[in-house]
Amino acid sequence: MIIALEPSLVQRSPPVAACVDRAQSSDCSNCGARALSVCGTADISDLQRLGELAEVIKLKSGAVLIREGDPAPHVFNITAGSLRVYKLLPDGRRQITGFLFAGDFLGLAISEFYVFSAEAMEASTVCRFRKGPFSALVARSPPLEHMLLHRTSHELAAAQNQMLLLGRKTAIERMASFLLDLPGHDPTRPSAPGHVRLPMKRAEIADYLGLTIETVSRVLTRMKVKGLISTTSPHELIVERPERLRQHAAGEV
Amino acid sequence: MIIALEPSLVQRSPPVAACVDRAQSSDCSNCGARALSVCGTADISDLQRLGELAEVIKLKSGAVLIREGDPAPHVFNITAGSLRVYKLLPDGRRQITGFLFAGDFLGLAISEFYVFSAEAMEASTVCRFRKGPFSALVARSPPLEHMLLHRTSHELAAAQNQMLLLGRKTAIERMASFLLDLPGHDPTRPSAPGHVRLPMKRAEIADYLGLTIETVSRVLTRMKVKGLISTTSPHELIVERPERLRQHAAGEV
DNA sequence: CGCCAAATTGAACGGGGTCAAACTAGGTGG
DNA sequence: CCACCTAGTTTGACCCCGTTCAATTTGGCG
Repeated sequence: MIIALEPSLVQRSPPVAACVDRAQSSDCSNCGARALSVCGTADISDLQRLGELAEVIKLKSGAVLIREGDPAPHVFNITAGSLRVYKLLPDGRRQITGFLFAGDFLGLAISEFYVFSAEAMEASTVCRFRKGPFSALVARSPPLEHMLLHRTSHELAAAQNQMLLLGRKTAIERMASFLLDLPGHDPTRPSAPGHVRLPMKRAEIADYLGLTIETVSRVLTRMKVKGLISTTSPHELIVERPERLRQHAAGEV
Repeated sequence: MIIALEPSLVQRSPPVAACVDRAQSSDCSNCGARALSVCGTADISDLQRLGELAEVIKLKSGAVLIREGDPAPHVFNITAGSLRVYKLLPDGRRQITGFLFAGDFLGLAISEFYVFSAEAMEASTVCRFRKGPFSALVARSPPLEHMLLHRTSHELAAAQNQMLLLGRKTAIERMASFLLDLPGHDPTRPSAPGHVRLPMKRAEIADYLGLTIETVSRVLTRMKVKGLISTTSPHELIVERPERLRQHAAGEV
Protein backbone atom coordinates (compact mmCIF):
# COMPACT_ATOMS: atom_id res chain seq x y z
CA MET A 1 0.00 0.00 0.00
CA ILE A 2 2.70 2.45 1.07
CA ILE A 3 6.03 2.16 -0.69
CA ALA A 4 9.12 4.00 0.50
CA LEU A 5 11.47 4.82 -2.33
CA GLU A 6 15.26 4.99 -2.37
CA PRO A 7 16.73 7.71 -0.18
CA SER A 8 18.84 8.63 -3.18
CA LEU A 9 15.81 10.27 -4.68
CA VAL A 10 15.70 12.50 -1.67
CA GLN A 11 18.82 14.33 -2.73
CA ARG A 12 16.85 16.27 -5.25
CA SER A 13 14.71 17.34 -2.34
CA PRO A 14 11.36 17.36 -4.11
CA PRO A 15 9.61 19.20 -1.25
CA VAL A 16 11.73 22.24 -1.96
CA ALA A 17 10.16 22.80 -5.31
CA ALA A 18 6.73 22.10 -3.91
CA CYS A 19 7.09 24.53 -1.03
CA VAL A 20 8.41 27.36 -3.05
CA ASP A 21 5.99 26.92 -5.90
CA ARG A 22 2.96 26.97 -3.72
CA ALA A 23 4.09 29.93 -1.71
CA GLN A 24 4.66 31.99 -4.79
CA SER A 25 1.63 30.95 -6.76
CA SER A 26 -1.77 31.10 -5.13
CA ASP A 27 -3.13 31.89 -1.70
CA CYS A 28 -1.07 34.92 -0.90
CA SER A 29 -2.90 37.37 -3.12
CA ASN A 30 -4.44 38.85 0.00
CA CYS A 31 -1.18 39.08 1.91
CA GLY A 32 0.95 42.13 1.72
CA ALA A 33 3.96 41.82 -0.59
CA ARG A 34 6.02 41.47 2.53
CA ALA A 35 4.43 38.21 3.56
CA LEU A 36 4.89 36.90 0.08
CA SER A 37 8.57 37.63 0.06
CA VAL A 38 8.99 35.96 3.41
CA CYS A 39 7.46 32.84 1.92
CA GLY A 40 9.74 33.07 -1.04
CA THR A 41 12.88 33.62 0.93
CA ALA A 42 12.47 30.55 3.12
CA ASP A 43 16.04 29.97 2.04
CA ILE A 44 16.80 27.27 -0.38
CA SER A 45 19.47 26.08 2.01
CA ASP A 46 16.93 25.46 4.78
CA LEU A 47 14.60 23.76 2.42
CA GLN A 48 17.37 21.58 1.18
CA ARG A 49 18.26 20.55 4.68
CA LEU A 50 14.59 19.75 5.10
CA GLY A 51 14.76 17.69 1.94
CA GLU A 52 17.62 15.69 3.40
CA LEU A 53 15.36 14.56 6.23
CA ALA A 54 12.61 13.39 3.93
CA GLU A 55 11.56 9.93 2.93
CA VAL A 56 9.59 9.87 -0.27
CA ILE A 57 6.39 7.85 -0.15
CA LYS A 58 4.19 6.94 -3.08
CA LEU A 59 0.49 6.43 -2.51
CA LYS A 60 -1.98 4.66 -4.74
CA SER A 61 -5.37 6.21 -5.23
CA GLY A 62 -7.43 5.53 -2.11
CA ALA A 63 -4.46 4.62 0.07
CA VAL A 64 -4.78 5.65 3.72
CA LEU A 65 -1.81 7.76 4.78
CA ILE A 66 -3.04 8.72 8.24
CA ARG A 67 -5.63 7.07 10.44
CA GLU A 68 -7.22 9.15 13.19
CA GLY A 69 -6.22 7.95 16.63
CA ASP A 70 -2.96 6.31 15.55
CA PRO A 71 0.30 7.42 17.16
CA ALA A 72 1.64 10.41 15.29
CA PRO A 73 5.39 10.18 14.73
CA HIS A 74 5.44 11.94 11.36
CA VAL A 75 4.84 15.16 9.54
CA PHE A 76 4.14 15.12 5.80
CA ASN A 77 4.50 17.37 2.81
CA ILE A 78 2.65 16.59 -0.39
CA THR A 79 4.78 16.75 -3.51
CA ALA A 80 2.34 15.40 -6.09
CA GLY A 81 -1.32 14.45 -6.32
CA SER A 82 -4.04 15.26 -3.79
CA LEU A 83 -5.33 14.02 -0.45
CA ARG A 84 -8.59 14.26 1.44
CA VAL A 85 -8.47 14.95 5.17
CA TYR A 86 -11.47 13.87 7.21
CA LYS A 87 -12.91 12.96 10.56
CA LEU A 88 -15.38 10.17 11.24
CA LEU A 89 -18.14 9.54 13.76
CA PRO A 90 -18.53 5.97 15.05
CA ASP A 91 -21.61 5.34 12.90
CA GLY A 92 -19.77 6.27 9.71
CA ARG A 93 -20.79 9.90 9.29
CA ARG A 94 -17.83 11.63 7.69
CA GLN A 95 -16.76 15.24 7.56
CA ILE A 96 -14.06 16.06 5.06
CA THR A 97 -12.20 19.01 6.54
CA GLY A 98 -10.07 19.74 3.53
CA PHE A 99 -8.55 18.73 0.24
CA LEU A 100 -4.78 19.06 0.12
CA PHE A 101 -2.56 19.42 -2.93
CA ALA A 102 1.10 19.61 -3.83
CA GLY A 103 2.99 21.84 -1.41
CA ASP A 104 0.63 21.40 1.54
CA PHE A 105 1.80 20.13 4.93
CA LEU A 106 -0.05 17.62 7.10
CA GLY A 107 0.16 16.68 10.74
CA LEU A 108 1.80 19.83 12.04
CA ALA A 109 -0.41 19.93 15.13
CA ILE A 110 1.88 18.61 17.81
CA SER A 111 -0.10 15.86 19.36
CA GLU A 112 0.71 12.33 20.39
CA PHE A 113 -1.99 10.97 18.11
CA TYR A 114 -3.34 12.01 14.77
CA VAL A 115 -6.61 13.83 15.14
CA PHE A 116 -7.80 13.21 11.58
CA SER A 117 -7.45 10.70 8.78
CA ALA A 118 -6.00 11.30 5.34
CA GLU A 119 -6.30 9.35 2.10
CA ALA A 120 -4.94 9.81 -1.39
CA MET A 121 -7.63 10.91 -3.85
CA GLU A 122 -5.41 9.82 -6.73
CA ALA A 123 -1.90 8.45 -7.13
CA SER A 124 0.15 10.83 -4.99
CA THR A 125 3.59 11.40 -3.55
CA VAL A 126 4.39 12.74 -0.13
CA CYS A 127 7.56 13.44 1.82
CA ARG A 128 7.61 12.05 5.30
CA PHE A 129 9.59 13.53 8.21
CA ARG A 130 10.05 12.17 11.71
CA LYS A 131 8.64 14.76 14.03
CA GLY A 132 11.73 15.05 16.20
CA PRO A 133 14.30 15.97 13.54
CA PHE A 134 11.68 18.00 11.69
CA SER A 135 10.87 20.19 14.69
CA ALA A 136 14.53 20.46 15.54
CA LEU A 137 15.36 21.74 12.08
CA VAL A 138 12.37 24.05 12.05
CA ALA A 139 13.33 25.41 15.45
CA ARG A 140 16.78 26.26 14.05
CA SER A 141 15.40 27.87 10.91
CA PRO A 142 13.28 30.96 11.58
CA PRO A 143 12.30 31.33 7.91
CA LEU A 144 10.98 27.78 7.87
CA GLU A 145 9.05 28.25 11.06
CA HIS A 146 7.73 31.50 9.72
CA MET A 147 6.52 29.83 6.57
CA LEU A 148 4.75 27.16 8.59
CA LEU A 149 3.08 29.75 10.79
CA HIS A 150 2.03 31.70 7.74
CA ARG A 151 0.49 28.67 6.09
CA THR A 152 -1.17 27.42 9.22
CA SER A 153 -2.73 30.84 9.79
CA HIS A 154 -4.11 30.76 6.29
CA GLU A 155 -5.49 27.28 6.83
CA LEU A 156 -7.13 28.53 10.00
CA ALA A 157 -8.74 31.38 8.10
CA ALA A 158 -9.98 28.89 5.51
CA ALA A 159 -11.34 26.72 8.31
CA GLN A 160 -13.29 29.69 9.65
CA ASN A 161 -14.80 30.25 6.23
CA GLN A 162 -15.80 26.61 6.15
CA MET A 163 -17.43 26.95 9.57
CA LEU A 164 -19.54 29.79 8.21
CA LEU A 165 -20.45 27.60 5.26
CA LEU A 166 -21.34 24.55 7.35
CA GLY A 167 -23.14 26.43 10.07
CA ARG A 168 -25.10 29.02 8.15
CA LYS A 169 -25.19 28.58 4.38
CA THR A 170 -27.92 26.87 2.35
CA ALA A 171 -27.18 23.98 0.01
CA ILE A 172 -26.92 26.15 -3.09
CA GLU A 173 -24.75 28.68 -1.29
CA ARG A 174 -22.42 25.91 -0.16
CA MET A 175 -22.10 24.53 -3.64
CA ALA A 176 -21.52 27.96 -5.13
CA SER A 177 -18.78 28.68 -2.58
CA PHE A 178 -17.21 25.33 -3.32
CA LEU A 179 -17.19 25.78 -7.08
CA LEU A 180 -15.58 29.18 -6.77
CA ASP A 181 -12.95 28.07 -4.24
CA LEU A 182 -11.96 24.86 -5.92
CA PRO A 183 -9.86 26.05 -8.85
CA GLY A 184 -6.52 27.47 -7.87
CA HIS A 185 -6.16 24.92 -5.10
CA ASP A 186 -4.12 22.55 -7.16
CA PRO A 187 -0.97 24.44 -8.15
CA THR A 188 0.12 21.68 -10.51
CA ARG A 189 -3.03 21.83 -12.61
CA PRO A 190 -4.05 25.39 -13.34
CA SER A 191 -7.49 25.35 -14.89
CA ALA A 192 -8.79 27.42 -17.76
CA PRO A 193 -10.90 30.34 -16.55
CA GLY A 194 -14.50 29.28 -16.10
CA HIS A 195 -13.61 25.61 -16.26
CA VAL A 196 -13.81 23.67 -13.01
CA ARG A 197 -12.39 20.19 -12.65
CA LEU A 198 -14.14 18.09 -10.03
CA PRO A 199 -11.53 15.42 -9.34
CA MET A 200 -13.56 14.06 -6.42
CA LYS A 201 -16.78 12.12 -6.56
CA ARG A 202 -20.16 13.34 -5.33
CA ALA A 203 -19.82 11.57 -1.99
CA GLU A 204 -16.70 13.59 -1.26
CA ILE A 205 -18.25 16.87 -2.22
CA ALA A 206 -21.20 16.01 -0.01
CA ASP A 207 -19.02 15.10 2.96
CA TYR A 208 -17.03 18.28 2.50
CA LEU A 209 -20.10 20.51 2.34
CA GLY A 210 -22.11 18.78 5.06
CA LEU A 211 -24.76 17.56 2.60
CA THR A 212 -25.81 14.26 0.98
CA ILE A 213 -24.89 13.07 -2.50
CA GLU A 214 -28.51 13.45 -3.56
CA THR A 215 -28.59 17.08 -2.50
CA VAL A 216 -25.30 17.78 -4.25
CA SER A 217 -26.72 16.29 -7.42
CA ARG A 218 -30.02 18.15 -7.14
CA VAL A 219 -28.27 21.46 -6.50
CA LEU A 220 -26.05 21.02 -9.54
CA THR A 221 -29.16 20.32 -11.61
CA ARG A 222 -30.85 23.42 -10.24
CA MET A 223 -27.77 25.44 -11.12
CA LYS A 224 -27.85 24.08 -14.66
CA VAL A 225 -31.54 24.91 -15.02
CA LYS A 226 -30.85 28.44 -13.79
CA GLY A 227 -28.06 28.75 -16.36
CA LEU A 228 -25.41 29.35 -13.71
CA ILE A 229 -23.29 26.45 -14.89
CA SER A 230 -23.15 23.83 -17.61
CA THR A 231 -21.57 20.40 -17.50
CA THR A 232 -19.64 18.37 -19.99
CA SER A 233 -19.11 15.33 -17.75
CA PRO A 234 -19.81 14.66 -14.06
CA HIS A 235 -16.21 15.65 -13.35
CA GLU A 236 -15.94 18.84 -15.32
CA LEU A 237 -18.16 21.88 -15.43
CA ILE A 238 -18.19 25.39 -16.78
CA VAL A 239 -19.24 28.43 -14.81
CA GLU A 240 -21.55 30.36 -17.13
CA ARG A 241 -22.48 33.20 -14.82
CA PRO A 242 -19.62 33.71 -12.37
CA GLU A 243 -21.05 36.90 -10.94
CA ARG A 244 -24.37 35.23 -10.18
CA LEU A 245 -22.54 32.31 -8.61
CA ARG A 246 -20.45 34.68 -6.51
CA GLN A 247 -23.60 36.32 -5.20
CA HIS A 248 -24.98 32.97 -4.13
CA ALA A 249 -21.70 32.05 -2.47
CA ALA A 250 -21.74 35.30 -0.52
CA GLY A 251 -25.32 34.69 0.61
CA GLU A 252 -26.65 37.72 -1.27
CA VAL A 253 -29.29 35.73 -3.18
CA MET B 1 -15.96 52.64 23.50
CA ILE B 2 -12.29 51.74 23.28
CA ILE B 3 -10.03 53.38 25.81
CA ALA B 4 -6.27 53.21 25.57
CA LEU B 5 -4.62 53.35 28.96
CA GLU B 6 -1.33 54.91 30.00
CA PRO B 7 1.73 53.37 28.42
CA SER B 8 3.15 53.24 31.91
CA LEU B 9 0.92 50.30 32.63
CA VAL B 10 2.63 48.50 29.84
CA GLN B 11 5.84 48.21 31.80
CA ARG B 12 4.40 45.41 33.83
CA SER B 13 3.78 43.68 30.52
CA PRO B 14 0.55 41.97 31.39
CA PRO B 15 0.61 39.79 28.27
CA VAL B 16 3.63 37.99 29.64
CA ALA B 17 1.70 36.50 32.48
CA ALA B 18 -1.19 35.65 30.22
CA CYS B 19 0.93 33.88 27.66
CA VAL B 20 2.85 31.78 30.08
CA ASP B 21 -0.14 30.91 32.20
CA ARG B 22 -2.18 29.61 29.35
CA ALA B 23 0.64 27.65 27.83
CA GLN B 24 1.30 25.82 31.05
CA SER B 25 -2.24 25.29 32.14
CA SER B 26 -4.67 23.75 29.71
CA ASP B 27 -4.56 22.63 26.11
CA CYS B 28 -1.24 20.90 26.06
CA SER B 29 -2.26 17.74 27.89
CA ASN B 30 -2.13 15.93 24.57
CA CYS B 31 1.22 17.36 23.50
CA GLY B 32 4.42 15.64 24.33
CA ALA B 33 6.29 17.11 27.28
CA ARG B 34 8.68 18.60 24.78
CA ALA B 35 6.09 20.85 23.24
CA LEU B 36 5.01 21.95 26.66
CA SER B 37 8.47 22.93 27.69
CA VAL B 38 8.94 24.89 24.51
CA CYS B 39 5.82 26.85 25.38
CA GLY B 40 7.05 27.40 28.87
CA THR B 41 10.50 28.50 27.86
CA ALA B 42 9.29 31.18 25.49
CA ASP B 43 11.81 33.20 27.41
CA ILE B 44 10.63 35.80 29.78
CA SER B 45 13.00 38.20 28.07
CA ASP B 46 11.26 37.77 24.71
CA LEU B 47 7.86 38.08 26.28
CA GLN B 48 8.96 41.20 28.07
CA ARG B 49 10.16 42.74 24.83
CA LEU B 50 6.76 41.83 23.46
CA GLY B 51 5.18 43.53 26.41
CA GLU B 52 7.12 46.68 25.64
CA LEU B 53 5.42 46.87 22.27
CA ALA B 54 1.94 46.53 23.69
CA GLU B 55 -0.77 49.08 24.16
CA VAL B 56 -3.31 48.07 26.74
CA ILE B 57 -6.92 48.46 25.67
CA LYS B 58 -9.97 48.12 27.86
CA LEU B 59 -13.21 46.95 26.30
CA LYS B 60 -16.69 47.31 27.69
CA SER B 61 -19.04 44.39 27.37
CA GLY B 62 -20.28 44.27 23.78
CA ALA B 63 -17.57 46.55 22.40
CA VAL B 64 -16.44 45.71 18.88
CA LEU B 65 -12.68 45.20 18.75
CA ILE B 66 -12.39 44.03 15.16
CA ARG B 67 -14.76 44.50 12.25
CA GLU B 68 -14.49 42.10 9.31
CA GLY B 69 -13.26 43.85 6.19
CA ASP B 70 -11.50 46.69 7.99
CA PRO B 71 -7.79 47.25 7.35
CA ALA B 72 -5.80 45.05 9.70
CA PRO B 73 -2.85 46.89 11.21
CA HIS B 74 -2.92 45.12 14.59
CA VAL B 75 -2.47 41.83 16.37
CA PHE B 76 -4.06 41.34 19.79
CA ASN B 77 -3.54 39.29 22.89
CA ILE B 78 -6.30 38.96 25.44
CA THR B 79 -5.24 39.56 29.01
CA ALA B 80 -8.60 39.52 30.78
CA GLY B 81 -12.19 38.75 29.97
CA SER B 82 -13.51 36.98 26.90
CA LEU B 83 -14.29 37.72 23.25
CA ARG B 84 -16.47 36.19 20.59
CA VAL B 85 -15.08 35.86 17.07
CA TYR B 86 -17.59 35.62 14.24
CA LYS B 87 -18.36 36.01 10.57
CA LEU B 88 -21.53 37.47 9.08
CA LEU B 89 -23.51 36.98 5.91
CA PRO B 90 -25.09 40.08 4.35
CA ASP B 91 -28.58 39.15 5.57
CA GLY B 92 -27.42 38.92 9.16
CA ARG B 93 -26.80 35.21 9.53
CA ARG B 94 -23.92 34.86 11.95
CA GLN B 95 -21.45 32.09 12.60
CA ILE B 96 -19.41 32.39 15.75
CA THR B 97 -16.14 30.65 15.01
CA GLY B 98 -14.78 30.76 18.52
CA PHE B 99 -14.77 32.13 22.02
CA LEU B 100 -11.43 33.49 23.16
CA PHE B 101 -10.16 33.96 26.68
CA ALA B 102 -7.17 35.34 28.54
CA GLY B 103 -3.94 34.35 26.82
CA ASP B 104 -5.38 33.89 23.34
CA PHE B 105 -4.06 35.76 20.31
CA LEU B 106 -6.21 37.31 17.58
CA GLY B 107 -5.48 38.49 14.08
CA LEU B 108 -2.34 36.50 13.43
CA ALA B 109 -3.36 35.62 9.88
CA ILE B 110 -1.29 37.97 7.80
CA SER B 111 -3.82 39.65 5.64
CA GLU B 112 -4.42 43.22 4.66
CA PHE B 113 -7.93 43.12 6.05
CA TYR B 114 -9.50 41.36 8.99
CA VAL B 115 -11.39 38.29 7.89
CA PHE B 116 -13.62 38.11 10.96
CA SER B 117 -15.15 40.34 13.59
CA ALA B 118 -14.54 40.23 17.33
CA GLU B 119 -16.52 41.64 20.24
CA ALA B 120 -16.07 41.59 23.99
CA MET B 121 -18.53 39.27 25.74
CA GLU B 122 -17.86 41.04 29.02
CA ALA B 123 -15.57 43.80 30.24
CA SER B 124 -12.21 42.72 28.88
CA THR B 125 -8.63 43.83 28.43
CA VAL B 126 -6.45 43.21 25.41
CA CYS B 127 -2.92 44.11 24.41
CA ARG B 128 -2.56 45.59 20.98
CA PHE B 129 0.54 45.33 18.80
CA ARG B 130 1.25 46.98 15.47
CA LYS B 131 1.79 44.17 13.01
CA GLY B 132 5.14 45.43 11.74
CA PRO B 133 7.04 45.58 15.03
CA PHE B 134 5.21 42.48 16.25
CA SER B 135 6.27 40.35 13.29
CA ALA B 136 9.76 41.80 13.44
CA LEU B 137 10.12 40.78 17.06
CA VAL B 138 8.57 37.40 16.45
CA ALA B 139 10.89 36.82 13.52
CA ARG B 140 13.86 37.50 15.81
CA SER B 141 12.57 35.24 18.57
CA PRO B 142 12.29 31.59 17.55
CA PRO B 143 10.65 30.58 20.85
CA LEU B 144 7.94 33.17 20.32
CA GLU B 145 7.33 32.09 16.77
CA HIS B 146 7.28 28.52 17.92
CA MET B 147 4.69 29.29 20.54
CA LEU B 148 2.51 31.02 17.97
CA LEU B 149 2.81 28.10 15.56
CA HIS B 150 1.98 25.71 18.35
CA ARG B 151 -1.13 27.62 19.35
CA THR B 152 -2.28 28.18 15.82
CA SER B 153 -1.94 24.47 15.08
CA HIS B 154 -4.10 23.71 18.08
CA GLU B 155 -6.67 26.23 16.98
CA LEU B 156 -6.71 24.59 13.59
CA ALA B 157 -7.31 21.20 15.19
CA ALA B 158 -10.16 22.72 17.19
CA ALA B 159 -11.55 24.23 14.00
CA GLN B 160 -11.57 20.80 12.38
CA ASN B 161 -13.52 19.42 15.32
CA GLN B 162 -15.99 22.23 14.90
CA MET B 163 -16.36 21.42 11.19
CA LEU B 164 -17.28 17.86 12.12
CA LEU B 165 -19.79 19.24 14.59
CA LEU B 166 -21.34 21.72 12.16
CA GLY B 167 -21.36 19.41 9.18
CA ARG B 168 -22.41 16.10 10.67
CA LYS B 169 -23.67 16.24 14.24
CA THR B 170 -27.30 16.46 15.38
CA ALA B 171 -28.55 19.22 17.64
CA ILE B 172 -28.20 17.20 20.83
CA GLU B 173 -24.74 15.98 19.83
CA ARG B 174 -23.66 19.56 19.19
CA MET B 175 -24.90 20.73 22.54
CA ALA B 176 -23.29 17.79 24.35
CA SER B 177 -19.95 18.53 22.66
CA PHE B 178 -20.27 22.17 23.57
CA LEU B 179 -21.05 21.53 27.22
CA LEU B 180 -18.08 19.21 27.56
CA ASP B 181 -15.66 21.52 25.77
CA LEU B 182 -16.66 24.72 27.45
CA PRO B 183 -15.11 24.40 30.89
CA GLY B 184 -11.36 24.69 30.95
CA HIS B 185 -11.44 27.28 28.21
CA ASP B 186 -11.25 30.18 30.56
CA PRO B 187 -8.00 29.82 32.46
CA THR B 188 -8.90 32.62 34.84
CA ARG B 189 -12.08 30.98 36.04
CA PRO B 190 -11.61 27.29 36.69
CA SER B 191 -15.00 25.72 37.30
CA ALA B 192 -15.98 23.11 39.83
CA PRO B 193 -16.17 19.65 38.27
CA GLY B 194 -19.61 19.03 36.81
CA HIS B 195 -20.52 22.69 37.00
CA VAL B 196 -20.65 24.55 33.71
CA ARG B 197 -20.84 28.31 33.52
CA LEU B 198 -22.58 29.58 30.40
CA PRO B 199 -21.33 33.16 30.25
CA MET B 200 -22.89 33.65 26.82
CA LYS B 201 -26.55 33.98 25.99
CA ARG B 202 -28.61 31.49 23.96
CA ALA B 203 -28.18 33.44 20.74
CA GLU B 204 -24.42 33.05 20.98
CA ILE B 205 -24.57 29.35 21.72
CA ALA B 206 -26.90 28.97 18.74
CA ASP B 207 -24.64 30.93 16.41
CA TYR B 208 -21.67 28.92 17.59
CA LEU B 209 -23.37 25.56 17.06
CA GLY B 210 -25.13 26.41 13.81
CA LEU B 211 -28.58 26.20 15.40
CA THR B 212 -31.34 28.62 16.47
CA ILE B 213 -32.02 29.85 19.98
CA GLU B 214 -35.25 27.86 20.04
CA THR B 215 -33.45 24.63 19.24
CA VAL B 216 -30.78 25.34 21.84
CA SER B 217 -33.48 25.86 24.41
CA ARG B 218 -35.42 22.76 23.38
CA VAL B 219 -32.31 20.58 23.44
CA LEU B 220 -31.41 21.77 26.93
CA THR B 221 -34.93 20.91 28.05
CA ARG B 222 -34.66 17.46 26.47
CA MET B 223 -31.35 16.95 28.28
CA LYS B 224 -32.97 17.91 31.57
CA VAL B 225 -35.88 15.51 30.97
CA LYS B 226 -33.39 12.74 30.22
CA GLY B 227 -31.55 13.52 33.43
CA LEU B 228 -28.31 14.32 31.64
CA ILE B 229 -28.08 17.78 33.16
CA SER B 230 -29.84 20.02 35.64
CA THR B 231 -29.95 23.80 35.73
CA THR B 232 -29.85 26.30 38.52
CA SER B 233 -30.13 29.40 36.33
CA PRO B 234 -30.04 29.93 32.56
CA HIS B 235 -26.34 30.68 32.90
CA GLU B 236 -25.22 27.79 35.07
CA LEU B 237 -25.83 24.09 34.78
CA ILE B 238 -24.66 20.83 36.28
CA VAL B 239 -23.71 17.78 34.29
CA GLU B 240 -25.46 14.89 36.03
CA ARG B 241 -24.40 12.07 33.74
CA PRO B 242 -21.07 13.03 32.18
CA GLU B 243 -20.50 9.62 30.61
CA ARG B 244 -23.87 9.72 28.88
CA LEU B 245 -23.19 13.24 27.68
CA ARG B 246 -19.81 12.17 26.38
CA GLN B 247 -21.43 9.40 24.37
CA HIS B 248 -23.81 11.86 22.78
CA ALA B 249 -20.96 14.23 21.99
CA ALA B 250 -19.03 11.43 20.29
CA GLY B 251 -22.05 10.45 18.23
CA GLU B 252 -22.39 7.02 19.84
CA VAL B 253 -25.94 6.03 20.92
C1' DC C 1 -21.07 -4.13 -26.38
C1' DG C 2 -22.05 -5.11 -21.65
C1' DC C 3 -21.09 -4.40 -16.91
C1' DC C 4 -21.31 -1.98 -12.61
C1' DA C 5 -20.21 1.86 -9.84
C1' DA C 6 -21.60 6.43 -9.81
C1' DA C 7 -24.95 9.78 -10.63
C1' DT C 8 -29.55 11.38 -11.25
C1' DT C 9 -34.39 11.60 -10.34
C1' DG C 10 -38.66 10.73 -7.70
C1' DA C 11 -41.69 10.37 -3.53
C1' DA C 12 -42.32 10.63 1.30
C1' DC C 13 -40.52 11.85 5.71
C1' DG C 14 -38.61 14.46 9.61
C1' DG C 15 -35.25 17.39 12.18
C1' DG C 16 -34.75 21.69 12.90
C1' DG C 17 -36.41 26.33 11.42
C1' DT C 18 -39.99 29.98 11.64
C1' DC C 19 -43.46 32.54 13.65
C1' DA C 20 -45.98 33.61 17.67
C1' DA C 21 -47.19 33.52 22.45
C1' DA C 22 -46.21 32.81 27.35
C1' DC C 23 -43.09 32.88 30.91
C1' DT C 24 -38.66 34.24 33.91
C1' DA C 25 -35.28 36.61 35.87
C1' DG C 26 -32.59 40.25 37.08
C1' DG C 27 -32.27 45.06 37.34
C1' DT C 28 -34.75 49.71 38.46
C1' DG C 29 -37.26 52.94 40.79
C1' DG C 30 -40.69 54.01 44.06
C1' DC D 1 -38.40 45.51 50.04
C1' DC D 2 -41.36 44.77 46.52
C1' DA D 3 -43.76 45.83 42.10
C1' DC D 4 -42.73 46.62 37.75
C1' DC D 5 -40.40 46.40 33.26
C1' DT D 6 -37.95 44.42 29.69
C1' DA D 7 -34.55 41.51 27.63
C1' DG D 8 -33.94 36.92 27.47
C1' DT D 9 -35.72 32.30 27.55
C1' DT D 10 -39.00 28.70 27.09
C1' DT D 11 -42.84 26.50 24.92
C1' DG D 12 -46.22 25.59 21.19
C1' DA D 13 -47.91 24.97 16.32
C1' DC D 14 -46.76 24.68 11.80
C1' DC D 15 -43.72 24.45 7.83
C1' DC D 16 -39.78 23.66 4.74
C1' DC D 17 -35.20 22.33 3.28
C1' DG D 18 -32.59 18.69 3.04
C1' DT D 19 -32.64 13.68 4.14
C1' DT D 20 -34.05 8.99 3.36
C1' DC D 21 -35.35 5.28 0.72
C1' DA D 22 -36.02 3.56 -3.75
C1' DA D 23 -35.95 3.33 -8.73
C1' DT D 24 -33.76 4.69 -12.97
C1' DT D 25 -30.15 6.47 -15.92
C1' DT D 26 -25.43 7.45 -17.14
C1' DG D 27 -20.82 6.75 -18.39
C1' DG D 28 -16.16 4.93 -17.80
C1' DC D 29 -13.78 0.82 -18.83
C1' DG D 30 -12.93 -3.96 -19.76
